[in-house]
Formats: sequence, structure tokens, C-alpha cells
Amino acid sequence: MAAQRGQRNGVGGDTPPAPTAAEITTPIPRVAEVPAARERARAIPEAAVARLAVYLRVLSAMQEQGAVTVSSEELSAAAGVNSAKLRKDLSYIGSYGTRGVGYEVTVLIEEIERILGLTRKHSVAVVGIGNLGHALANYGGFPGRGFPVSALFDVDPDLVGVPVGGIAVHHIDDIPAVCAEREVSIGVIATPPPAAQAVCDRLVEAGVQCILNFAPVVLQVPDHVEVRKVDLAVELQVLSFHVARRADDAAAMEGRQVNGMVVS
Amino acid sequence: MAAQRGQRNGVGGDTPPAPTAAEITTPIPRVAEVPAARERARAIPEAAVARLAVYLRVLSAMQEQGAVTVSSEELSAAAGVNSAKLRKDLSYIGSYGTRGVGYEVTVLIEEIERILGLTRKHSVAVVGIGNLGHALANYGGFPGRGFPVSALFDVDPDLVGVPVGGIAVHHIDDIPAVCAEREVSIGVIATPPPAAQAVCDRLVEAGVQCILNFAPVVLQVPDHVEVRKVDLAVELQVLSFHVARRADDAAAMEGRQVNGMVVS
DNA sequence: GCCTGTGAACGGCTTCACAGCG
DNA sequence: CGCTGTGAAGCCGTTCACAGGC
Repeated sequence: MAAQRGQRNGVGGDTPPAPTAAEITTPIPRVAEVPAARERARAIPEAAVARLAVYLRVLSAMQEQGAVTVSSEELSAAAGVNSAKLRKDLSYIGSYGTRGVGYEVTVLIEEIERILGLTRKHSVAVVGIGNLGHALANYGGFPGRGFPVSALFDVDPDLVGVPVGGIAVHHIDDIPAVCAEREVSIGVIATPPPAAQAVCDRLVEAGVQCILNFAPVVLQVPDHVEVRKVDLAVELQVLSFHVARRADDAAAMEGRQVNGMVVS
Repeated sequence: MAAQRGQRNGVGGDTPPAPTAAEITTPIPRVAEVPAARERARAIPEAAVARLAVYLRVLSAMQEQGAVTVSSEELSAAAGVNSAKLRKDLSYIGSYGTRGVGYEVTVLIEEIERILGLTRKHSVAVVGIGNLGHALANYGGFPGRGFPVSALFDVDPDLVGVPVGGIAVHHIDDIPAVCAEREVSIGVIATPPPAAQAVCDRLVEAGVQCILNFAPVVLQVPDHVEVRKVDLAVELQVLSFHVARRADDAAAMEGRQVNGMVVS
């Protein structure tokens, strides 16, 4: 898995599910009266949401190859998980399979897209048009499209006005105005670390509710804003840890004269 | 990820060094008396390893500002986690704090670097010199350096020989030779999806043990190879899910006439 | 008194295994 | 009979709370 969770500003503990004043004194466990859609959506584990996105991509590929139905076994193999987990994940969004047969590809695609909110387009703004920003801007139409990059920003006056990936770069001072006008719902921060927090503040000010942060900085945001962080240095360091562990293992085995059998 | 087969081997918890050889009733060949370093390294939760990398960056920044000691409270706040988690994470690598005082910055940095295997440089090879590959190649010296990008590869003959970020691009057919020569330990895949598996196979063939995969593909690798995946489309879709959930919540509240209190 | 280090409680994700239905 | 859907068990990481040193 990639992308560490992280963010969560909370000073002490994290906010519990969402206990309203009413819940406190309820001595009897009872079924909540909350709207079904909301409840169900909230009940999906974050980890499962990420996997649903993967299933969606696999399903799209299968659909293009003309597949009409898939079994949990096939789909899970293609997505790199085990079938029990896949069925559990799908059960979070409802029961769309046919026992003894499998799932209808088109139905699953529709349902997953609905749950992930992909039926609605989400405009993306990329801030920081350096190497990474360039790459992201040109990525145009991410796989499993639905995320049009509709605004680019940078501090550098020389970049302002220059078209990158077909879109003109604006100055970061224009973030509020341009984001509002183009109804940007997701902001991507690809600036140097020192600039990240200021950019983040501007995005929040502009009403952006979700941020994908590539800068190695812990962003401070209001509770209603969701942040996901992609940290390349961390990824490499985690890999480094595994290299080191492996080396230790090897050294240990060699030095210990273990019998021929290798455990792993 | 992969790693099916439970391979239990008397690795209890983090109990004191007391290998109870008596309890084993299985005649299965096993490694007795495992080295402490290996044991400890294996016991660190993956999630904790990722956070250690974050602490390291924060500590480096603090060191540059002249800090000599930090308390778990300060460090955890700067890293965006709670202090209990931070102390637990640090306890996995040993006891380097002073009760009543805190941790010595330089000591912590050294120990974390040691555990993450950063005392040894890890050569990185980037395969696929498109937009993203370019960005990665120029990233040169990732924050918290120690990961020199020492080889670049692409299929495109026109790119071969062209210097990117100071390094000449090689053809992917040369992966085995070049990687061996430059002792590459980490491979980064930034190719289009269809090429990813083939490139991965070549890297494995070249002896690379860890791979960072940016292609939206589930790679098949031998058990001894570690893969981490960064999937931009999945990140965006997870954010999309949250946007949708928020919208549902708002709609639900409005339609339900919830009492004045706002939950989150 | 203050802050670290950690056993134990807790909660959430994963795995199991089988009931349920086509 | 096959495959989905799911309660229940198991496992693992997080949180709590306090013992242990300084």
C-alpha cells in the first residue's frame, strides 16, 4: 500500500464516530434512525474504499475485454487481494452479486462509481508547477477518468500565463477567485515544503474541501477539510528499512549456519 | 500484499529475551536463538516504520534550528500524531529517552537512521522517463537524502543517451547490466501500465529487491521482493469518496432538520 | 513533579467458515 | 452444486493509564 494516512490534526485523541448529545445517556442499544445512505457510506472502512478504487480499474479493463460477469475469485486475483476480502468489501456497498454465478461487471462498475462519488466530475487544481506539477498537469484524465485538471497555479511570475498541458498557469494569489469560478473540489499541492502551508490556507479559503499533499509537511487544516499525503521520501525510506532487514536476516542466517531449509 | 502462508516461528510478542525452547513440540527445523537486531527489526509494525521516517524529517529540521532535546509532546505535535503513539513507536527501536527530560535530538536521529538502514546509501533506478520519470530524476537528493538516483531507463530509442537530471538514459534492455554495475537496490517504475510487469521482471532479474511502483498495475513478484505502490488515481478517488460523503451528510442534515448542534 | 516506557484494554480490519440462495 | 453474503473469531495497531526513573 502506498500513501500513508497521516494528517489528522487532532491535538489529543481523534474525534469519535460522532456522538450527539442524545447518545450519551442512552442505556439501551438500539437501531439508529440515521439516513441509510449516510450510514452506509460512513460504515465503509477507509482501507476498503481504497481497494474499491482498485476493483473499479480492474473491472473497467475486464469490461473492455468484453467480460460480462466475474466471480469473486477472478476479480480478487486480478486486484491482488484474497476473495474473502473482496466479497466483504463489496458487501459494504450492497448485495449486487448473484449466488452461484458472480457479479455483473457493468452493475458493479456503476455501484462503485456511485459510492466513490465519481458520477459527479471533480475539478482538480494543481499548485506548484515544478517537475512534479508538470507531470501531474500532463497526466490529464487520470486512469478511470473523472478528474479534469482545470486550474494550475505557481508563484513564479515567469510561469504565469504559460500553458502547461493545455491550461494556462495562474498566480497563486488568484487561487480563491479561479477555484471558485471553476468549482474546484480537490486541490493538489506540489510546491516546495516552505510554501505548502500558505498554499493550503489559500485553497481552504477558496472552499476546497479535499487536498492531496505531495509536500513533506504536516498541514494544519480545519476539521472539515480532508487531507491525504503522498510522501516519496517516506516511501523510499520504508523500502530502505526492508532492504536493511533483509540484509540482517541474511547475515544472521549465514553466521548461524542454519540447515538447508529456508523459511521464507 | 502477497505473503500468504502463515509462517509462525515462535516469534511471540516483544517479550524479554527468553526463548522457551521447551515449549516447542514440533520436530520442524527452525532457527533457534534469533539475533536481537533481527528480532527487533521484524517486530516493528509497518505503519510505525513509515512514521519513523516522518519523525526523522522533523528531527532534522529541529536540529538545524539548534534544538538539543525534544519531549514526546513537542515532537509528536510537529509530526502530526499523538504523543502516546510517538512514544510507542520510539519504544520499538529502543529506549533512548531520559525520563523527566525528553529525547536527545542527535541520538534519536542516529538511531532512526540506523533502523531505517539509512547509514548505507541506496542507489535508485528510475524506469520510464515520461513526465513523472522526469520529475523523479530531477528530484535528486530526496529530502533526508541518502537515495542517489543512479540510473535511468526507457524504451524509447530517442531518449537513450539523453541526459536527464545529469544522468544519461539507458535502454531498458540494459537494466540487468547497468543495475548490477551500479549496485541499484531500489527500482522505481514510472512506465505506462502495460509495460510495468515486464520492467518489473527485468528489475527482479537484475537483483533489485525493492520496488516503488507508480503504475496502476498489480505486479507479480517473487516472495523475496518488496513492492510499494503509489496510485494517484486511487488517492483522488478516495478523496472523491469523502467529498461525496460530506455532500450526503449535508443533504441529510438539511432534509432532516437536525437540532442546532453540529457534530463535526 | 515531569516525562518516558509499556502492559493492558480497545477498536477496527482481516480471515474464516458456513448459511443462504440461485 | 457453486458462489455470494456475513456473523464470528482472530489479529494487529492504537489508545489508555500508570508504573518507573530522573
